[in-house]
Amino acid sequence: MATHSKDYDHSSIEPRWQSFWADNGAFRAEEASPKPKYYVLDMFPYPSGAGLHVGHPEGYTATDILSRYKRAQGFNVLHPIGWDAFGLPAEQHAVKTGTHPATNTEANINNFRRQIKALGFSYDWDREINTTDPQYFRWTQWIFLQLFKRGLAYVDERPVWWCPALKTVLANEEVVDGKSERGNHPVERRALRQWVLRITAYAERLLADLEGLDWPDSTKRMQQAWIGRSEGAEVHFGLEKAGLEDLVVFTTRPDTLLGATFMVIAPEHPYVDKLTTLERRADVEAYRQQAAAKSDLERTDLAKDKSGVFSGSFAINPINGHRVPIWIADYVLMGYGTGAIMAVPAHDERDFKFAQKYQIPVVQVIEPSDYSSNGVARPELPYVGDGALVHSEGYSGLHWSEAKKKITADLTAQGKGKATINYKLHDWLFSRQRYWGEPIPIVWVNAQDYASIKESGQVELPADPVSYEQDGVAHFAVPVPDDTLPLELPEVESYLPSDSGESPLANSTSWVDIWFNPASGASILASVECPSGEGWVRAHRETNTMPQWAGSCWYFLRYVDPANRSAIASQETLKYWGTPDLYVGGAEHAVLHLLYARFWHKVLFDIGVLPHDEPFQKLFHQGIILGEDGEKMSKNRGNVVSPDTIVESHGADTLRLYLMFLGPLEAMKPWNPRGIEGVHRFLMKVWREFVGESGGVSEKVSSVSSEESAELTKTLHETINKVTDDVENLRFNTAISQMMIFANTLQKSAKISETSARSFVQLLAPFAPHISEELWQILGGRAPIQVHPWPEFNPSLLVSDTQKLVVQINGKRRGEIVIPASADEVAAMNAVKTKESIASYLTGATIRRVVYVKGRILNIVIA
RNA sequence: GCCCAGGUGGUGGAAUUGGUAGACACGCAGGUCUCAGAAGCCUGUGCCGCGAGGUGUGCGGGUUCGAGUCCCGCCCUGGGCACCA
Repeated sequence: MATHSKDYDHSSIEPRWQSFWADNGAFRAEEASPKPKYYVLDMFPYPSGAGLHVGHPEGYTATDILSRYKRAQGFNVLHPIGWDAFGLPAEQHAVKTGTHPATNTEANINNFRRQIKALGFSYDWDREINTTDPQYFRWTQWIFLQLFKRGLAYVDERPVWWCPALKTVLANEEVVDGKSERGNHPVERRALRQWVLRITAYAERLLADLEGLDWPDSTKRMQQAWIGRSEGAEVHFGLEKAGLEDLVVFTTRPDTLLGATFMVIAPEHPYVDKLTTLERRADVEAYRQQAAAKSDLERTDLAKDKSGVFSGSFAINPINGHRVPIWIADYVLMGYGTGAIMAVPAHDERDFKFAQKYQIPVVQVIEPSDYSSNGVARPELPYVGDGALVHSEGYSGLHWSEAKKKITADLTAQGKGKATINYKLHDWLFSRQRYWGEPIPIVWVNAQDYASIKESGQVELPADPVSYEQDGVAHFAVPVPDDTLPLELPEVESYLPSDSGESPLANSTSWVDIWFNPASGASILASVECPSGEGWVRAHRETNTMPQWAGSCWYFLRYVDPANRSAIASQETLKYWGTPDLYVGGAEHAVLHLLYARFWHKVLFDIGVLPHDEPFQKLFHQGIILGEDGEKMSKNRGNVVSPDTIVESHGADTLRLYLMFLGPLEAMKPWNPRGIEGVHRFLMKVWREFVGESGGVSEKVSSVSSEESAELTKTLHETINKVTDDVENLRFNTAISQMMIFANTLQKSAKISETSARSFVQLLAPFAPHISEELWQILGGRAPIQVHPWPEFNPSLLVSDTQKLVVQINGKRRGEIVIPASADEVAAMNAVKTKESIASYLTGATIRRVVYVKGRILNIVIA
């Protein structure tokens, strides 16, 4: 027999329902609605030329299931999508082909959109956004200007990764092991003028506010570690050499101050020259050159072998006045703390190694508290454990935590130090020397013009001017007026950066060099005569662009009110939709994207633009789908699976179901092409059960509900219960297992009531929406299925009047009995005694103990 | 080196959080239907053993009537950080 039903044909069903949803605006989020809202967000994709691979729809399927489920639960659901479309690959494609990156980006987006639509995700396409759309990046630029005006953006000469082969600057994350991530070219450090955002001003709040977030612990920990708060003290060491300010160090262990036998400053420390004595000069210079030649990679590679050189100078310990030699060594980093440390070799691993190598004295100042009384073996140095102070005049005997407070207080009283907090977090390097990014809406003017602009009071400027100097000339930053945004990218002839490392925009002199009116924002070519009228100044535009992170820092806010022309979103929509109730995306963004977005969000909250100060209350990371070979999917390995192939062969519903059936959402799991058959068979089975030969309802479906077996009814209610619970907790794999159990039970049943059939199809709908709409319609329901209330389970159907009890003898399973649900231990024991197969184990034995757990186990302990 | 997650059949995974280990699915074997095959359906399938039975959740200990689950010590895999003073 071929089959008794019209075949399940995904290729006709799926496009039909996709058109139906689109034509009926089925997934449009309602503007004003009395319903409770639910906002489910995916991390929007970068539309690469390679198109989607099956990893993308894993997270998207999860959020789609939740969206459809929440709609059936009566929520007004916002489920949007968009494109994070600025970025390096499009730019490199442009360099190679000479075509505008926008052209290529648009083609990629069209391909991504087609692929995503083919999977039947219930996005509200009316709210689609694109970070490269001027109407979008106008607000990215606007946010930047708010940061600028509040002193949170500044320029600084910064060492950056420069790749000579690619002729471009690379971000840290684009450099792997000293090579460019793309192309594997060597990179080098170059100091270039950069825009930097003062994220460190928010370090404390970014850290403290993590606490209230419903995020994976590992992600919170990663952000904590990244922010890297440590409490300690700043200590001022006087210098023997006249005419120098104190040498300031940061330490987390001020209690060990009297054990400091030397100081170390980083090779880049500004005091290196000043502290180097004449006779040490040659050695120091040689060492400094050697350190400078090391790449960061080498410097960490050689982490174990410490090296350094004596400066010839001494500092004075502020507490006991001892002379302390000052060394220069690259194990001290200029980028952390003050770039100088007090070295306590007795109680620090690194200082100890260094002291050993250069035969510097080691003075122990902490001793385990019970050392002297108990005569425990003298601790090996370096000793970093708990204890009390020794050899510390005035502080000996104090517990180190007490000494820490006391020494810090004494230093403070003398003006020689104070308690401080240090962060590993650095300010955010925000500029890129690239074409395909948001132009930074700043122009540069000279000092006199800046002064007059400031005096005019017509332009909002930061309290401290942002400026830089080049060839002896100072340039001052002036914002482009908000209402002239967006500042669009000029057309350029070449997308290659200049050899000096400047952005390709620098080559567009007609765009860069201008007469500028700061109040109106008007500008014209500098090559023509200065226009008449008030306020015109000679200016040149900033040529750096923003990094890809910029557009993704706030995109979730735009979805709420995507067409708003006067604000990033209206206050009403921001209040109604709030922030996403669930945010799903890869763990690779655990730190940077999520930290940057939190930073911007807090700034926008502070200036009254947003009613909430954290963007993502609940976060979930989907795992990675590996190739068949267990390796990460990549073009090079040839193990990439395209969703297109699966949609064609098995359909979107099957792909969605399989992605969810593979394992827990958060797990890393390999793709197995054979496994997909299992879920496909499941869908065909469901189809066969409900659809008859003619394509109408199968004869098995009965309008007489009493024809349905009690067992099937019970299984249905177990399934409603489990699927509901699992969807709420994003455990889709077990939800699908349960639906398979139902289908298997159904297959063995003679009849199913129409209402039960409908309920089951409703459960399946979020997972496999196309087949479910089709079945729903065949069963007489009106599309779309999601507007019909989610089935509720009847708990009374799940209680049984008997219980199955596993019987163990001495912890070993020996059989099971079925007894009334209300049975107590005595009744259970009686039942066991009448069951020969179990009772035989008890003959002649003494019962020592009986453990009875109702409905679970009866364990009889015998001697 | 430090921090985190994880290790369960031939495979992906499940296990009510201390109570029948292996749900569901893949694969495999046998059967049914068929001229034949595909699909479907039925049965079996952790390992050892003909069997009774034994044994089994990375390894070694421990707690408990009872441990995949809790504790101690290792090993391995994946992720993050890495001279952070």
